[in-house]
Amino acid sequence: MSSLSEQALPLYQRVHDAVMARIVSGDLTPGAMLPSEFDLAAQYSVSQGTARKALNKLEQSGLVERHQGKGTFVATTTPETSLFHFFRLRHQDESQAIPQPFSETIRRRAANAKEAQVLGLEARGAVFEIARVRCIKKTKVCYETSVLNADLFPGLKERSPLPNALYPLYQRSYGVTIVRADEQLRAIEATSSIANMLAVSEGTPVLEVERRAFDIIGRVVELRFSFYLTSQLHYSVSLR
Amino acid sequence: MSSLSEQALPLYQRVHDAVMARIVSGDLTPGAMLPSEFDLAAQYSVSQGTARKALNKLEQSGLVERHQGKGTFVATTTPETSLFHFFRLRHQDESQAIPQPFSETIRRRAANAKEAQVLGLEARGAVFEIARVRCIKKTKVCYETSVLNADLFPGLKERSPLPNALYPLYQRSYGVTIVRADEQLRAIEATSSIANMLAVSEGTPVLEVERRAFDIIGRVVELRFSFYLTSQLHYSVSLR
DNA sequence: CTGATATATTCTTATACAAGACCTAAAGAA
DNA sequence: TTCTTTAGGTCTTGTATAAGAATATATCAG
Repeated sequence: MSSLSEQALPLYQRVHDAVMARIVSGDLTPGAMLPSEFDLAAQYSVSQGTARKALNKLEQSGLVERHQGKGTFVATTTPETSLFHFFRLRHQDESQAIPQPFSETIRRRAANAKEAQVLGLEARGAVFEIARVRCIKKTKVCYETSVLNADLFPGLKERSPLPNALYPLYQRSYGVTIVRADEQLRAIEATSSIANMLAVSEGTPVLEVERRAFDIIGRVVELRFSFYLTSQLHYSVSLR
Repeated sequence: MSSLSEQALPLYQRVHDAVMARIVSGDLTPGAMLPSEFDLAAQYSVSQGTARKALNKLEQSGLVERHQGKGTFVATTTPETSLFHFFRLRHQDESQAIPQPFSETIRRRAANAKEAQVLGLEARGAVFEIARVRCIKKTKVCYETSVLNADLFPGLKERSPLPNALYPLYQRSYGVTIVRADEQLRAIEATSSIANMLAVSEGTPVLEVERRAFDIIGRVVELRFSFYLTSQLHYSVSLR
C-alpha cells in the first residue's frame, strides 16, 4: 500500500509523478510520444481531464511538448533551444553571438577536490576535461573548460572534434538531458595562462562564468568555467 | 461588436484579457483582492471553471497570487520578492549579499541621447539620476546610477534618503510595478571616477551591469548601471 | 475565551463536446 | 494506368461546464 503522504496526493499529481518517473528512468526518451490523455486516464483509472492536468503540469515544467491533434512528446534538446537557453552571449545589437571553435583539447584525468565534490564523485575520480578556445570573426573571445564525470560519457575523447553545442551531444549520445544551469559571474584579471590563450595582455578584465549544469534528476553533470572578453560582446539575462 | 479576431478568442482568454486590462489600468492595484471565480463567472457569463482558467493564467504570468480559502490578489512587490528576483549578488556560500547604502545623491537633469531613447522621452527630457555607493561590512562593493523619467516620479528628490530596495518604493508611492528586467553584463577596467567611488586603483576589473527595468505594460521605466567589485562576491543566475 | 458552525473562497475531479492533424479510400483528371 | 484531389473517419489535444471537497475566516453560542 502507498504511504499516507502519497495517498494524500491529488490524483493528477500521482499521474504526473508516475509519468515523470518514466521519463527520468529513461523508459520514455526525448522525442518519444507519450500515451494519449485517454490512454493515461484508462491506465490510472482517472478521467481524461485529470490525466490532462498531469500532462499540462509536465508541459509547464518544460519536460514535454504538446501539439493539438498530434500528441504529447518528451522534450528534446535541439542545438537551437540549447543555444537559446544556455548560451547568453550577445552582440551589441542584442543578436546572438555564436563563437566558432578555434582549438580543442580533451583530457582524461583525476578530479580535483572541488570537482569531485560538485560532481558527486569519490576523491580523485575520473573526469573528462574539455578545453576550448572560441572565436568570433577571427578574434579570440572565449576560453572555456568543461569537466564531466568520465563514467557518464564513455568514449568522449574519441569524438573529437566536438560540436559547437555540447548539450545536444550529451542528450543524443549519452542520454543526459540538461534542464537547468546555475551560473556565477565575476570580473577578474586575466591570469597569464588565460591571457595567453586569448592573446591579450595579463591583467586584462575578463568575465568569468562558473556554471553547474543539472540533468533531469538534479545531478550536477558538468562543471564549466568560461572566460569571455567583453569589449565587443556582453552576457545577457532577463530577470522576472 | 467585437472584431472577428476578438470573437475567435476562447472565453477564458477574453476573461483573462479583461482582468489583465483592469490591473494594467490601475483599476485593480497591487494587494487588491480580485472578484472570486464565481463572481467573475457571473460577470462575464461563463462557468466558474472558465473564470478559474483565466485566473490560473494570470497566476502563471506572476500578475496575481492565489490562496485557497482566501482569494486571488494582485501581486505586490515586497522588498523580499524584489530583492530575490532582481538583486542577484551573492556571497561565496550563495547566501544573498545585501549591500548597505553608503552615500546617495539625487539630481534632476536633462536626459542624454541614449537615456531619452531607452526611456522613450523626447530629446533632453527631464530625468532623475540616483547615484549610490553601497557597502558590505564597511567595504565599498558597488557603485550604481539609476535614471528615471522625472514625470513618472514627481518629488522623488525630496524623498532622500531612499530605501535600499527601490522597486517597492516605485510601486507604493508611484504606482509603477516592475515585472521584468533585462541586463547586460561586461567585465571592464575601472575608470578613474569609478575607481575613486569604490576606493580601488584605476584599471581594477569591475563587473558592469546595464539594466533596463520594465513595468506591467512593457515600458522601460529605469535605466540602471551598476559596477560591482567581485573579489568577495559574485552575480548569480539560474538558466532553465 | 473557547469551540462549533456557517460562509466564502479556491481546488479537485469528471463529463461532454469542439478543433486540429493525419490516414485512407473513393472519385476524378491527365 | 497514374496522379491528384476530396471526403470521411479516427486519434489527438483544447475548451467549457458542473458538482463536490478542502481551506480560511468570520460569527455566534456557551
